[in-house]
Formats: sequence, C-alpha cells, structure tokens
Amino acid sequence: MKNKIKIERAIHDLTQADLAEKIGVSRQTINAMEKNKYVPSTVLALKISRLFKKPVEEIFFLDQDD
Amino acid sequence: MKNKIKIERAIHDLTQADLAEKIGVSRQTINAMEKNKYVPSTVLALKISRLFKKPVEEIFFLDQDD
DNA sequence: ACTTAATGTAAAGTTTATTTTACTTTTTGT
DNA sequence: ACAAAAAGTAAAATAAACTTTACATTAAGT
Repeated sequence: MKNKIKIERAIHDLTQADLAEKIGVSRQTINAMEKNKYVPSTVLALKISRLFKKPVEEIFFLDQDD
Repeated sequence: MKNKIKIERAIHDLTQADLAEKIGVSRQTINAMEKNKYVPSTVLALKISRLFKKPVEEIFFLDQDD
C-alpha cells in the first residue's frame, strides 16, 4: 500500500509531529507510514482522511503487493 | 470503529467464507471484523470497499472510542 | 557558519491484528 | 424433523502495528 500523507501534510502545512498529535499517534508512526514501513489501521486512515477532508481512497492506495 | 460488512455481504450474497477468500484472509477474521472484535488494516478496508464498489467511508465508520 | 526545527532511523518493548484448529450454535433447504 | 451450510466463538500461536527512547541527518532561518 502507498499513501500521500506527506503531500497532504505539505498542503496543510503540518509537521509530522503536528499530524501525529492531531490524530493521536507518535511522530515515528507518522514517519513510518510515510516511508511505507507499515500499513496503518483503518481507524488511522479514517482519521487522517477526515482531517484532510478527502476520501480515504484519495490518500491511501493498494499496490501490487496487496 | 464500526462497519457494514454484514450488510454488504448480504447485498452481494456472499458468505463469510466467500468474502474471506476473495480478499485473502481467514473466515474468522471476517467474522471478528463484523463483530467488532478488532480494527482491520487499511489494506483490508480498501480491498473490501473495492469489492463492494463503495467508498471506504460508506462501509467503515469512526465512533466515540476512536 | 551557526542554531534550531524537522525528518530519518533503529532497537526493544507492548499491544493488537490475523491465523490455525477446533468445536458449538444457528440458519436454511428439503 | 433432518441434514448441511453458515455463523459464532475460543484458545494458542504468529505477525504486524504502534510506542518509547534515543540518536543521526537534513533543511531552514538568521
């Protein structure tokens, strides 16, 4: 899976730490998500897409491995 | 988090086992998801919503605990 | 160039998702 | 009523998410 969190963060001018705090996870979790180190839970995907006011599918994408 | 997997399954006339096979998880995982025993990964949410041709947000919902 | 903020990374630990096996209960069809 | 299919459940095991701490690297501002 891939995602556009970094881009959305730039659009909204948020640091990783800002975003982490807003959705209630650690900064490293945001960093690891952006770097595709692991797949976030659906709760996180919903929170992030709600914050960025975009559908989940516009931020998170399945790829070949999935 | 809550979800409408059971309803979507009924609409598409799929058993838990059918759905499990289609998205590549065990039947118990589907059952547990329907029973809100745990939160699925975003990959599963995307696969399920793709299969049911509906946005993730129409199948999975944040609630108070989230 | 210097300082600070932001990002990247990593290891160890905890929690939670998911699997496997297996059994019970409920639903459905005849 | 009976048989078969589907759903519910549970325990043990494994994999993966997420946290915490801590440090290194990069970017940005003065």
